[in-house]
Amino acid sequence: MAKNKLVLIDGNSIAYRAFFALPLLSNEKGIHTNAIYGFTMMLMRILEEEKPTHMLVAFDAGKTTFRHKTFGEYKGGRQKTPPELSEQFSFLRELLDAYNIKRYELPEYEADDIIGTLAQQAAKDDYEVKIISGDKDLTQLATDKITVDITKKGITDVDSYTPAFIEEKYGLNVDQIIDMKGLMGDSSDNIPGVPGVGEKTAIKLLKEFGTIETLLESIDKVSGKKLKEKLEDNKEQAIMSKQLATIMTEAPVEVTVEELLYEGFDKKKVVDIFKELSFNSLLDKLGEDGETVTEDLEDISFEILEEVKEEHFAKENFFMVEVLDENYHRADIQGIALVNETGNYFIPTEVALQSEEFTAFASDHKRKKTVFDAKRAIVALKWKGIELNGIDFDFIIASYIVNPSETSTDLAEIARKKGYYQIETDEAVYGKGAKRAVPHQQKVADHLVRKTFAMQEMKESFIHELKDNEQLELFEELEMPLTLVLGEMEALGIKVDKARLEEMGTDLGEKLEKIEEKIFDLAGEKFNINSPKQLGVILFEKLGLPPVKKTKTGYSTSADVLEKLAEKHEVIQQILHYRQLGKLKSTYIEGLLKVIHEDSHKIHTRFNQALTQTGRLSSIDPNLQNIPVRLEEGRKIREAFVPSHEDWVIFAADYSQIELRVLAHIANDEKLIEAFKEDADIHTKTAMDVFHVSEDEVTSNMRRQAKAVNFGIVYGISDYGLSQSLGITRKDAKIFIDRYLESFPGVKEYMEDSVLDAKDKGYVTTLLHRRRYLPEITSSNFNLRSFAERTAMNTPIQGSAADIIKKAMIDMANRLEEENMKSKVLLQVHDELVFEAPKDEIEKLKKIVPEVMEQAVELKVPLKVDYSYGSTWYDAK
DNA sequence: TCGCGCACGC
DNA sequence: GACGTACGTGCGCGAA
Repeated sequence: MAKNKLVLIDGNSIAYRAFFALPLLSNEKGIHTNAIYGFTMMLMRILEEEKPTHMLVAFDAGKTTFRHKTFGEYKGGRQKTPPELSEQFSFLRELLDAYNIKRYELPEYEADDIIGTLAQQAAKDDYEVKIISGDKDLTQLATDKITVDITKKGITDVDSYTPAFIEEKYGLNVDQIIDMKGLMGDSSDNIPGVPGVGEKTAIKLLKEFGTIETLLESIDKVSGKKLKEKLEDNKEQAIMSKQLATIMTEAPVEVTVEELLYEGFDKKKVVDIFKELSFNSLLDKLGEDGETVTEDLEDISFEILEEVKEEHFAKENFFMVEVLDENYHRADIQGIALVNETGNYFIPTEVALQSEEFTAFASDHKRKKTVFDAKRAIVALKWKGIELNGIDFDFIIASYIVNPSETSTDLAEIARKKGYYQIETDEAVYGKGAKRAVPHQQKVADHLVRKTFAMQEMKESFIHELKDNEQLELFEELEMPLTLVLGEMEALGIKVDKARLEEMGTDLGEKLEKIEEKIFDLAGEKFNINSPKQLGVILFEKLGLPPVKKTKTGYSTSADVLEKLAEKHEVIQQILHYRQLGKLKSTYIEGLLKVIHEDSHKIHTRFNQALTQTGRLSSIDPNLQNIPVRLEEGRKIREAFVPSHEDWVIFAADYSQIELRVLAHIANDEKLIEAFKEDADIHTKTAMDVFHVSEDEVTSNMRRQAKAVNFGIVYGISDYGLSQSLGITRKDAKIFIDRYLESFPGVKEYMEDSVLDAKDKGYVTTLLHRRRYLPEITSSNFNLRSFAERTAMNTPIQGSAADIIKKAMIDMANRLEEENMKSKVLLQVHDELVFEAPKDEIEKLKKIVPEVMEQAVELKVPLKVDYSYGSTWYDAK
C-alpha cells in the first residue's frame, strides 16, 4: 500500500502571502478575491503535485496565545489586517469546505503549533509530511519525514526545507533554527532577540557554540567586545526569544491525523464558488481534468409528443423555442419544450406548427409562459405565422437586470451561477463555428427539456433577487413589456429603397476610383489606402510627414491625426475624403444591401435588450442606431429608408437634451432646473455661467466649448477626453470642468455623492432602479478607479434617460393601440423614436407623440420632444 | 478566426 | 503623478 502523505497548510500565512503578492482583484460585485485566488492556485498545485492522502489547513485562533503570557508584547506593533483581506477569510473557509479539506484552529495556540503537533504525530505513524507556509519559523520542524515548503516570491514558487537543505543553506542543523531565531529576533512577531545580532552573526556564533545556552555559559570565549557586551546585557531576552520562537509540538489538538483523510473535492460546490468569485481561468483548469461539471447529469424523463393536446397545458408554463441561428429572423426552429405541472414535453417543430391546439396555446394570453430569450421565441414563431402571447418572465432579462455585467447568454452558464448543474451549455450540445451541428432528436429533446426544467428550478431565486434589489417593478413593468414591443418592431422591419441604395453605391464607387487615382498620383505609387500600415509608411516615411501619434502597431492615421497634417500635404484631404466615402460604401451601402430580407424587402434589425452596462439598447445585423446623419453625404443614406406603404411617411421624434434634463432632476440643481423651465438654449446658458458673461456676450466659440463640456458631463468623459475634443491642454480642460461645477453647485454635489454612494454600496442606480456594479471604485489603480468614478457619475444620467425612453416606447405602443391607429414604431435610437405613419394620422401623431414621450415620467424639469416627418427618413429632419 | 485600427451614431 | 480614458457595431487588414 502506498504510503500516507499528510499536507499541513499554514492558512493565515499563505493567505497573507497571496494577498500581498497579487493585485487587489475583485469579482463583479466588488468582493476582493486576490488572497482567495492565490490560495486556490496554491491548493490546486498541491493537490496535483503532492497527491496527499491527508490534509489540513490550520488557522491562528485570535488575538492572544499562550506566548503572550511569556511576553506581553508578542506580535505587538503589528499592522492591522487590511479589511480587504479579512473579508476574504469567510470565502476561504467556504472554499476549503467545498474542497472537503479539514480546517482547524485552537484558542490560545497559533497555526504553527497545530501544524507542529500534527506533523510530529503523523511522522511517528510513518506518514510522509509536507508543511506549506510563508514563515521560515516552520523550518524548525524539518526531519527526514517532514519537509517544509516556504514560499519564495509569489505563492507557487517554494523552497523545500529538509535537514540537508538547512545544513547546506545555513551550515546549521535543524535544532539550531530556534537558537538562530532567538539570537536574531523577529521584527514581524516583535520577538526582540539580541540587538545588533543578525543572521550572519547568529550563524557564526551557533557554529562555534551550538546552542544559545552553551553560548551564554561560555560567553567569555566570544570574540569582539561589543558583541560580548550585547550578549551579556540581553541574556534573558535571548532565552525568552528562543522560547517564543519554539513551536509547541504538544498542543492540545483535538483532531487525530486519521481524521484528516482527504477524499477529493466536491466539484459542484467548488465550481459554484469559482463562479461566484469570477475565477474563470481556474474554472477552465477544473475542466481540463476531464471531469466537466456536466458529466454527472441525472436522467430526466419527458415525453416526445406526436400530438399536442389540451391536457398538456397548464396555467403556469415553462416554455422554450429552440432557434439555433444567431439571427432569428426567418430561422429554423429546432424544437419546442414545455414543462409544467402536467409533465415534461418535447414538441417536434413540425408537430407544433401544424397543431391547432399548440397555436391556440401559444397565442393564449392567459396561459402564462416563462421563457429564455422571449424576443427570439416571439419573432421566430411570428415568421412561421404563430402568435406567442402570455410571456411574463424572461430569464435573459432577469439575469441582466440583477446584474448587467453578467454577460452569459447561455442558460447553462446562468444556471451554474445559481448552483444548478443539470444542464449542458448549447456549445457543448451543438458545437461552435464550423463544427456547429444539430444532433439527433432525442439529444435535442433532452437538452431542451433540461433547459426548460432548469427555469422552473431557478425562477423563485431570480424573483427573490429582483425583490431584494427592489427591481421587480423594473423587470415586470418596464423590461418585460418592452421585450414585446421590440419584438414587434423587429418583426415589422423597415422598408428600404434597394434601387436607391444601389444607385448611391455606383455613384460612390465612381467617386472612390477618382479619389484613389489622385491619391496614388500624389503619393507617387499604388498602395492599399485601407491599410493603416501601408498608409503609415507612405505618409510618414515616403512623404516625410511628422508622425503625430503612435498606436501599438505603428503610426496612427486616425482622422484627428490626419486633420493636423492637412496643411502639410494635399494628399491628406483626399485620404480623409476617401475614408469617408469608403465607410459609406462598405458599411452602409453594401452592408445594408446584404441584409435586405428576400421576402419582405425590408431590413429587420435585432435590438439587444440585455447587453449595455447603462441600460441602453443596442442594435445589430444591421446596426440601425448609427446610420449617418452628421455629414450631408452620409445623411443621404437615410433617403433609402422609406415607409412600407404608399402615401405613408416617416415620422421621427427625439427628446431634446434628455440627459441634461435628467441631470438637472437627479442633481436637483436650481440653476439647471431654472434653465430648463425657461426652455433656454442650454449650451448658451452654460457658457454664460461658466464664462460669467451675459447672453449677448456669448461668442460662438464660448458656446462650442460649453457644448463640449455638457457633452463631457453627459458621457462621463475625463479631462483628457474633453481636452481631445476641444483641442486644448488637459489642464485647461480641467479648469473648464471645475468652473462648470462651480457654476452648478447642485451638479457638483451630485457628482461627489454619486461616487461616495458607489464606494459605500458597490453600485449605482437609475431612476427606475436599474443597477450597475462598480467594483473597481475601490481599486488602488488610478486608472481603474477614475474610470469607475466617472462611471458612477455618468451611469445614473445615461441609464435614467434610457429608462425614460423605454417607458415612452411602452406607453406609445399602448396608446397607438388604444387609438386604433395604423402608425407603428420602427426604430429607437437612444433618444429618438422613428415611426411610419399613414398621412391621415400625421396630425394625430403630432399631438400624441410629444404628449406620450414628454409624460413618460415626471421630473422636476419638463421633458421636451421635437418631431418632423417626410417621405423618407432623410426628409424627417 | 481573431485582434486591431478606424469610423459611424448617441 | 500615475497612463488611457462615455456606450455601442461593423468594416477591412493582416497575422495566426
